[in-house]
Amino acid sequence: MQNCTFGQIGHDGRVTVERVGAELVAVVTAVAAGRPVVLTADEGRHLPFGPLRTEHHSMQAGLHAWVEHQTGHRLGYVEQLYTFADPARATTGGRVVSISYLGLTNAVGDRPGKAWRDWYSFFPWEDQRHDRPGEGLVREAIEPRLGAWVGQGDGTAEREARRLRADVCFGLGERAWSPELVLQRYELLYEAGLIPESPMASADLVVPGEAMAGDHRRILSTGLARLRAKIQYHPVVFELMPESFTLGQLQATVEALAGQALHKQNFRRLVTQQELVEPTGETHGETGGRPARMYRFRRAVLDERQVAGTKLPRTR
Amino acid sequence: MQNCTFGQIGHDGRVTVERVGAELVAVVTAVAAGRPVVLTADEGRHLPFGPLRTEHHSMQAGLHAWVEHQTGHRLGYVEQLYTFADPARATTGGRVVSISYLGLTNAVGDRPGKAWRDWYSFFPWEDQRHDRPGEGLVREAIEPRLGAWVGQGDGTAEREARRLRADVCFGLGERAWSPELVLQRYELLYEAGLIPESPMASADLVVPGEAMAGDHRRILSTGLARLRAKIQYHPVVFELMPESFTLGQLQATVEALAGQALHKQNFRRLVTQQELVEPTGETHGETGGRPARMYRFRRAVLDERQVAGTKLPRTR
DNA sequence: TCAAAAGTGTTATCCTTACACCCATGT
DNA sequence: ACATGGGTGTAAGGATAACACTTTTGA
Repeated sequence: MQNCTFGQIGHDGRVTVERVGAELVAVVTAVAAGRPVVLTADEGRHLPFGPLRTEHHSMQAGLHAWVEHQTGHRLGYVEQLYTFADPARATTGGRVVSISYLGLTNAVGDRPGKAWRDWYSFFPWEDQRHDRPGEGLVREAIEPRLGAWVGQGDGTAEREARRLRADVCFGLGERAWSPELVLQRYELLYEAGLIPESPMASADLVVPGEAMAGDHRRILSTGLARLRAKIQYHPVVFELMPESFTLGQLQATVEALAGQALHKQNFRRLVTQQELVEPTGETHGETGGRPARMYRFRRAVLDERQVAGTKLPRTR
Repeated sequence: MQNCTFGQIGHDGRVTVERVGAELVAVVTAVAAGRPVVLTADEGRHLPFGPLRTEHHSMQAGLHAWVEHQTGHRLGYVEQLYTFADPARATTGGRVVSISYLGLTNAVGDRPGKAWRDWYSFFPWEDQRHDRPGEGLVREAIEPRLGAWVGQGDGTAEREARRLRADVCFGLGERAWSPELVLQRYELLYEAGLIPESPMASADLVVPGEAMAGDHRRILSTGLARLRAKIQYHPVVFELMPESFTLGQLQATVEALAGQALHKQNFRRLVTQQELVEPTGETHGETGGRPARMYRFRRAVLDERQVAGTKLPRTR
């Protein structure tokens, strides 16, 4: 049993616990004026990160305090994302364990500021809000290059597997685009050598989109994936909204996250029928059309329903 | 980047990465003869755990190797659960980061053996397969004791909040029981002092169910919660099944995990219509009735559908 | 008057739930 | 014969998707 990873089970000999470096990495997002943004450091090359410290009760508390100090705004929601501990991440100082978190906040100011960067500058293919079916970056740049990658597979079976994978990830052929496959798409592009971080990348085939240092763009993609999935069964969108808002603004925020346009009437019905919001009584001009009623999030739903949240009515 | 590290929040300005102990904790489960079981150590007092070692490419690989060595069976599925790093977990050796994993395997032998323990010996209230509505442990032991806890709240508002929380967690009043709230229920019982691990526990009020050392029962409850949630949208049940099986066996396995009886006809339709399985052509006697057709999991669905899985038709 | 966005109503379709019933085997 | 579990069909209800249309503002 000594040569098993876990060492001795059941006997309290914790003596051999290896000591490793521990750091936190944060994916903090907000939505400002219909643009989803993420907090970055170092001119967008890194996500904010730093050593784990003992001074806080929990990592969550530490993250709250730190982001609030940085941005001046409360973090409405924090959730652990993933812990990375691959030996490949080891630095000169030895093995490093990186614990990543997803955090949501509202109010960044009206536009992406210095440290806030648009999600889609890192993942342009994830924004399909303005694409018409059969057009856009995926069709024009990604599909053909993936086609070449498919063709390079060894043997029919391998090529078939590659085609299937490409089709599922990017909604090619008759398949539907699934917003929550952000990570799978990133990994596919990585393996196909279409992004600069990849060792197989060739400069002339690389797809648009800013890279980040190390695996930070990969961590960011897990963050987006998690948020896109979460939004469908838990009312977390409201952590990104101001106190009161119009249904149009709410829809724009969801669309910004999902990267998809939503069906207006059905979106409204879904939100109102589920009693997620209540009218404040006020209205909001400056909409370019008829003034809209303002609503606020009914916080009570967080207690009433541990399950169930904001479903997305399909695109269009 | 330098001024964006988490380290700068405190006023002492150290920038060194703190070195901590790192350990793995595993929730490895299987289903044997309709009983969901979990691998334990130390007579059920601990989950298997041990120091993180450098010799494997990744933690996942290490866990695979270790469990396969221990049980002689392949781990079909491994997923990271959560990373705990609260200072409260520190031992004499300093702060410890515990990375927990969920692992699924089939074939344990026909009955729970020495190291394998029934889930529900730790969480008797989570097994409602044989309860009739209005009966069972929850109604008889838990509801009244939670009622007392509700009554001890300070002021009407606090008591109302407590009542709501109890009702949602345990499906009291008109509310439905939600199988996936395992962790929330454990935490509520903890806070109400109804389980022995709790500092507020009084021996005569404690609810049935074996305790574990430290926070291992809490970790186990996150494992069950994750598995119950996952089963609804990803076809992971099949990792717990033998190569070929009858639909009745499959249903029994799902019921064992969910802790709920399922509607037979609808369960079968759901499974077959989604094309999750294909008939092997063989049949199986020893059912006590008409011989059943055998099926195998259609592994291709894992490639075809990254989303979508085994929905649970409601109880009964 | 027209564009633009808010807001209402209705219908077709699909999925879930529930119920009723038949089939093949062992005792 | 009947108990037991396997297996099929179908109708009711609810949720979603799609479409058509009205209302209220500013330019």
